Amino acid sequence: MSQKLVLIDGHSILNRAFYGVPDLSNAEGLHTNAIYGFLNIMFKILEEEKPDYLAVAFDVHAPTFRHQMYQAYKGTRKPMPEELRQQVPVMKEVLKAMHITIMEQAGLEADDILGTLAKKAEQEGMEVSLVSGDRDLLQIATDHIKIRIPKTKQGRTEIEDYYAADVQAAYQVTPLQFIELKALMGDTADNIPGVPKVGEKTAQALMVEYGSLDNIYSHVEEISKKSIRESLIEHKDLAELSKTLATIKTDCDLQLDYDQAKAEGFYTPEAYTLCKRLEFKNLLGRFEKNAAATDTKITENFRIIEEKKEFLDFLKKAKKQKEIGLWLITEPAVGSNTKKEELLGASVSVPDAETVFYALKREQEPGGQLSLFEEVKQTVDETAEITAALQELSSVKGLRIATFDVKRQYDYLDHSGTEQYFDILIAAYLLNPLKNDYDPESIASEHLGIMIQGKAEVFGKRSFRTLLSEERKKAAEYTCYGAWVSVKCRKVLEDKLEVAGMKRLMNEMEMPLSLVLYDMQKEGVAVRREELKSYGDALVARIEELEHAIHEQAGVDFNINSPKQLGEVLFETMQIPGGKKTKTGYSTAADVLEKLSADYPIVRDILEYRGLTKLKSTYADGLAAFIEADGRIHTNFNQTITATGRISSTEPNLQNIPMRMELGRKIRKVFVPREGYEFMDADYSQIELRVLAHMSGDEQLIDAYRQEEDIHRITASKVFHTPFEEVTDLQRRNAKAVNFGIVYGISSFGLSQDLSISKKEAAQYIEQYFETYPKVKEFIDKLVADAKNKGYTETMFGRRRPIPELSSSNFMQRSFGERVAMNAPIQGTAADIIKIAMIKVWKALKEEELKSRLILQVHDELLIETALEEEARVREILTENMKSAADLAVTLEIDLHTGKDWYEAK
DNA sequence: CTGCACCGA
DNA sequence: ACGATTCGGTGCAGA
Repeated sequence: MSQKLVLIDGHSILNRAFYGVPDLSNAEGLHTNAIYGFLNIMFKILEEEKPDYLAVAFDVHAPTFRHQMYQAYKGTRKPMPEELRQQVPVMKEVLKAMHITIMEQAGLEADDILGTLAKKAEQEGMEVSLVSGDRDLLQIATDHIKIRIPKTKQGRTEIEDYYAADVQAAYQVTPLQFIELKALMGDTADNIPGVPKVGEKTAQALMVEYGSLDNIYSHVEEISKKSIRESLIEHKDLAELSKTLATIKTDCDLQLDYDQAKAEGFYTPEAYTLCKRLEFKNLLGRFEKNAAATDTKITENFRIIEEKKEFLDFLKKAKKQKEIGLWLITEPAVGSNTKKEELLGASVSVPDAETVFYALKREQEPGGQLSLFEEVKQTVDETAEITAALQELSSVKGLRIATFDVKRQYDYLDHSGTEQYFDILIAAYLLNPLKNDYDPESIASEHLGIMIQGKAEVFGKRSFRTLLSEERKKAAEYTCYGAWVSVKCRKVLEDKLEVAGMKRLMNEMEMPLSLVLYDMQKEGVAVRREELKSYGDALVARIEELEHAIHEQAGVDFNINSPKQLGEVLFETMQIPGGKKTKTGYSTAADVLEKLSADYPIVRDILEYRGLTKLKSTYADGLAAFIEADGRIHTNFNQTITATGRISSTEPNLQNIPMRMELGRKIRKVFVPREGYEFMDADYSQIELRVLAHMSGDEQLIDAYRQEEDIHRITASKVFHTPFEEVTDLQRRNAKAVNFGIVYGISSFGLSQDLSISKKEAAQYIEQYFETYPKVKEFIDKLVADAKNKGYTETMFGRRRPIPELSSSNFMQRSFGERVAMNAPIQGTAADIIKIAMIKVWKALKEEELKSRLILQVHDELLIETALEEEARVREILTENMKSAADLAVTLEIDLHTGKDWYEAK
């Protein structure tokens, strides 16, 4: 069988990919969509063709002969967008890393390179596939040269294939005639002028009838249509120029080195690392699968310790080190409804020496004769013994411990403080808060530039527990890597934090906070299960009524929860005017429905139904599922999720319990303190606006806060030049909306939507606002300008947020970046402040050995389960520490309440 | 697995 | 002419 060569038109495919794939960028702010699309297309082709050889051709940027001819004719080519231009060198880097031959030569266009190589290969008896987005290449097609044109349709890549016969079928001309067809009709994308007035249809008809350009001009007088005839005659020179432009050279002096172009060995560690850096998660699996073939992974000194005694001895010796890496693998106990993490394995890495792994005896040894009781007892004893040793190790003064995700491990470590720990998860997050997930392997790749096995590759969908029994060695190796990478990364990450000015943020804020959050999670919050149940039952009764009424009014039974069905019923079956939106059908969003609710009772019922089913599923049922054996909900506070530095809460999310509507708000009654305790809840009063006042230094805004009056009313008074006492409710509402808008990164459109006013009016409000607070305007302008210069924003405490969108040429993307640049420093600083407050409050409670506990944080609010007898002192602690968390030009004020449940305390 | 809808700050 | 306020999480439907 003949051999197969795949040739790829680099720029053309990159171009296609750029416009076909939505904008992506990695954490460095590098746009990556074209590279991603290119690789996807290339892999698809490789899989289909399984070629023997592969090469990619690029244009060199120096102008070529054909360019010059064209430029002489008409100006310059339109420039490549910046987002694409920056991807070209990276693309080449990726290809080089994959050992793929890149052909480029000054003076030659990619087309000419491709044409020449294709023809040569054909003569040598090969089958050639030429991949390009450019139909120009169709002239090269023969029975052995297939032109493949990828199209991206709705995320799927489809490829049109053209042999010579297919060109004939599609265009009624041979590939050679195709050149002249192009010359006649022109092609703006390829900068071929063509003959004016001759389009695709006319050109095709002419070519079919006369067969060639020469023949057309020989019979030009016979052409019946006057305008066409005259244009042809008048622009004969253009036709000839176009032909020259359209003709691809196939006789260039170049040679493909087939040895180097062998289609194999793509999956190199360098390429893998690059793909990691570019954050092509979908592609990584491909590398991992093929990694065995190019296995160059580092072989470190890893060892499994089987005997408990030996492991304990190792831990003892480790105490003498200055620094170790430590990683404990924990998983929730099987079949329990608690989140208590069970210790399964531990790895300790001694720098420049060895890394050991020890697995706790969790599963029955083969042939074991132990009774269940004995087995459990042994496990418990062993866990206690190992835990004690780990705690001893981790409390050694002067021993630095690098680890990954310390919050999950405090159960088994000394957690009287955090000074000894360095969490690479948190460090990686601070350096780069935009990433979706941080695992040891991606940190290793990004910060150490090495490729280690990924969790997905090792585990698949298996739990650690399963892996440990099935492939003990792999489990051990994975854990060892975690400890090894942690300690290896520590200095690198610390240096990067230092350079970025985030060292104190790391050591004095985030590390201590990890312990505060651990305690809060462990503490949990009591929930009255029966109350929650009856709340749900009450909802069901009303939901069923509404469901019946809605079906009745619609005349059909349908799923009200399906936006698709609902849209069809409302806007088609019932013919309610309200129009289309969204790509998937009619919009049934609340703001659309609200406009209709006055006229259509069914819409009102639907809105009520929506609200109630939301309460039922997300809150009544949703929360009930998270109540653990101790009668409490232990939410997870995540420290490394948000781009701005806020904490997030999951499983369940306790930061979005209903508040605004009375019915929903009642859910808060099921959150209760334990016996002998009450809830004390304090929230910051407009913390973001106060941060804005401080950071901008605007005297007017600062002065407004010094008056200790309703800030929105003062703003209204200043903005609308109305005496304070005469400010109307409407004026106040508008001023409040602008205040919020400023914090969010305002646009006049957004404000107009918010206030249901015209864009023009909204713009006017904003202008007046800026006149009132001129330094606020200066400040947010400066935020955007600085962010554009530096590529990131900063909070008062040095927390960074990169904003890659600011360099986009796409208006929407860029505007988004600008709003983010205004919002992130404000929201982020507020987040920093409450984190400081949390740490101070937590410390105070601890130092005074109080029984009261910090249990929840809701962005600007702290909830303390307060022992009744400690109320006065806790009130002082909370007030004092929240107010003094930051020293601003305005005071930090709080609203504090106590109550027998969360409803009352808020 | 994605889009929609909707809850909070 | 168009776009069109930030940060999150969860549940559901429908592919």
